[in-house]
Amino acid sequence: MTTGYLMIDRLHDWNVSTREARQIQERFRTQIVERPLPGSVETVAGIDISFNRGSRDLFAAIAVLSFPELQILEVARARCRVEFPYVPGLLSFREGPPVMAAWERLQREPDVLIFDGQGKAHPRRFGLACHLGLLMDKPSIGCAKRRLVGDCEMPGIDRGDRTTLWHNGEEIGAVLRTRRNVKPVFVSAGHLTNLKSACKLVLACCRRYRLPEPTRQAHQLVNKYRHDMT
DNA sequence: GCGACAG
DNA sequence: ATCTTGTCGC
Repeated sequence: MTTGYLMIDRLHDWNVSTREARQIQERFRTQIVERPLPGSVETVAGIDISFNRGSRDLFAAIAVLSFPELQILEVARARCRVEFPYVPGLLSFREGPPVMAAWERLQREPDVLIFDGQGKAHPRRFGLACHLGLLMDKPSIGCAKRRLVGDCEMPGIDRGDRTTLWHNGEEIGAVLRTRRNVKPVFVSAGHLTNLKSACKLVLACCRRYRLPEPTRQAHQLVNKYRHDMT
């Protein structure tokens, strides 16, 4: 499962300046493929990061769930020292190292990946989900709790209601209501998918909570992991 | 210069 | 993101 990663790995380093990071994004954005998700999705992975305030140690967890049952099939974790700071628009350069470390420990290859952050809804159209989805060479979706860029109107209050997230005249994502009367999430395409497929899968992954089950599980698991290690 | 700003 | 308990509302 490291094919895509090994292929791109030699193309750019993680230890770069913020200026180099932006150049890398401009260069790799052209590699993103937009198309519908595969017809048969049997597993969906949720990915999340956690860290202690003031510490440079990042913890990552990837939870692979069956679909549409949404039962946990496998979990992979990793701890990684990261120097890159949090800079809006460059999140993947901070979360990339720990996530890829966990990815290499995963035995089962998931059909789709859901990230806790933006995909195409990014100033250079290359958010976390696009970058890491490309490295993993897997269909990926960005499902963020908040907006990075773009303008939108609030969707209706029912589950499934959605509006478009616009930026410079482009449709970059969707504001999707995953539960009635609950704050919506920001969905955008990562690699090997499109907005319509992304929204459909995210909605199918949301049961009793606002966030999709894969990401929600990864979040709980990575926090437990951090507490046990700290 | 001012406000915005994924996790 | 992280530090944290209870509490209001569907």
